[in-house]
Amino acid sequence: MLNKSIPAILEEIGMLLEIKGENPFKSKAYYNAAKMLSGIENIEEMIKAKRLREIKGIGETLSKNIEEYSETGEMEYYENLKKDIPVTLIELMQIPNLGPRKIKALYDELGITNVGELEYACKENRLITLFGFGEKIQAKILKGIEFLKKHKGEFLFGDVYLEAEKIKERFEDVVPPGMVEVCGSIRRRKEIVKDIDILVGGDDHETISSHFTSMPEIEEVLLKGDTKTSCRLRSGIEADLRVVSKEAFPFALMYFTGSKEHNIRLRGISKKKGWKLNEYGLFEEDRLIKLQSEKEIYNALELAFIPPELREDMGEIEAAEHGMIPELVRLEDIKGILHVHTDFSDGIDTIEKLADAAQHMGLSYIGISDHSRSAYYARGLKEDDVFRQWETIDRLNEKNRFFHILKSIESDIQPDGSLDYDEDILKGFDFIIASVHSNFHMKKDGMEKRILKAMENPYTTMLGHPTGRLLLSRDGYELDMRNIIDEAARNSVIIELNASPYRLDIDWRYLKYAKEKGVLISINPDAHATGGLYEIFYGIGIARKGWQEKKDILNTRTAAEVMKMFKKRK
DNA sequence: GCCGTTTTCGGCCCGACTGTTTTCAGTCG
Repeated sequence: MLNKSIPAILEEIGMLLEIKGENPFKSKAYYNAAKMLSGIENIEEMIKAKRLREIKGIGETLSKNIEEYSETGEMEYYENLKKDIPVTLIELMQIPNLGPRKIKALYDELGITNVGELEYACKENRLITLFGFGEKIQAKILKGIEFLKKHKGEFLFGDVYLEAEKIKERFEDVVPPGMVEVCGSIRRRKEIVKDIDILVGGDDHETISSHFTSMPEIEEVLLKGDTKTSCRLRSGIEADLRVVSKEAFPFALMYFTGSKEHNIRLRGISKKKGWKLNEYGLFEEDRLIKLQSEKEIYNALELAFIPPELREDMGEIEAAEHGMIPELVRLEDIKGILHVHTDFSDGIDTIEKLADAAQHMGLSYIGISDHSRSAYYARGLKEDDVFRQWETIDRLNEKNRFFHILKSIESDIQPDGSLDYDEDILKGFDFIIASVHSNFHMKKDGMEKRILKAMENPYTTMLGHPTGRLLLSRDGYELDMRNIIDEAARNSVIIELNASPYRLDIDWRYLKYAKEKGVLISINPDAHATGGLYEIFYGIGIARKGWQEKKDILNTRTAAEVMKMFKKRK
């Protein structure tokens, strides 16, 4: 549990210090420590071995505080801080245009401690009398609160990607080729995004930003300056446009792609070389070092090019220094698709239609994995249905020698960890995906045992959506993913990267570890209709984010190779 | 609060926009 609670507490301390008005670098030190520790799974071992200080960014005070918390369950410094400032003020930090200084003023002057009180104070018109506040800020805050209530400010990548691309397309009609790009977290393929960042290169700023604000997607213009324009789209998300000169475009592209942490590291490297890096260029004194592309900028900093998906300051800079950036998997590498539902269970389309669609996409095989018998809510297949489905598949495979349909099932993992059918049925499948679909709320130990047991089953080829999470609506079951990955390595079980934009599960943050352990990943659309097959695209983005190469992904292999692997396992 | 093949003290990334000011602080990315 410490691996979750410690970063959370350090993060809270960082925010409380900001609100309190302490040295900003002090709060930054806490944020940084929280980030470093959230990337470390075995925090408890590190604490016990007194090895915390080996982590960059953790010094004497932080290690002492963390050890104290680990031993006593409390951190005196944190408890005292909470006596000074109500911890509920932290929730105000989520409101747009409201930062630590204004929150402090609201607390000191009006005694406001939480969102509810703030909303009330706005409606009572009490903010406008405060120094540094006015009517416009009060209105903005009120609007921000309403927005936060509705969306929590977060959107699924899959819900906004196409909209962002649409806006990009509308610019392509009016700017030279290559002078418009979607940047930010969308370009980095984050599973959840907060806004859409569009970058345009050109000289006529006014025309470009007017073109933007008159697009049909725009509901409201939030701010409009010479180089920066922000709008709220009809879908609720905010879209920011930045306009820079053509010469500055590659620098701005890098800058607006982020992440913030990645950029800070790059600027630090520039500074060490005596240069200055910003969105307009790389400068020696005031002289621009002319560079034409992101690749040239990285190279100038003596780094290998870093693909956008990796730019999270999670080891990519060190890898680029040593020329160790992997050749990431691409959509074109995918040769077949596994985990598809048909009208035998809760899917919409027939096997034949799905196979045709997959072949049309240029793929050479498809794995049919309907729900198993105990998934009654999803019309899971009874034994007779399984036989009937096998006959259909055999017949279709006879008919089309250029495309292969694999027999599979998404077997429920029972609460006791067993699979859903008897052995004589199980052995008839080409491969088996084992997934949890019931009793989500088992305790961590029980759930882990349940899944580990299913993974020990010799018929389990693959673990489906390992945490069961639904992004922005349901947390995954409590698991130590490293244990699951270790078990997968021991038993040669493949782990699914469920490509549904609602799931994207296994989380990309664990993929690097899986790769280190030699665990194979299968990018599966979990499609319930032909249209769903294309969701493999979202899985590719996440796989790339998790440093996956072609060889790390099962379904970059041919049908024959995959079949051979499945047979060998049996 | 952390860190150091320039430093154990003095740094810690950098710029745009807004609103409230009367020259700039606060927020954001």
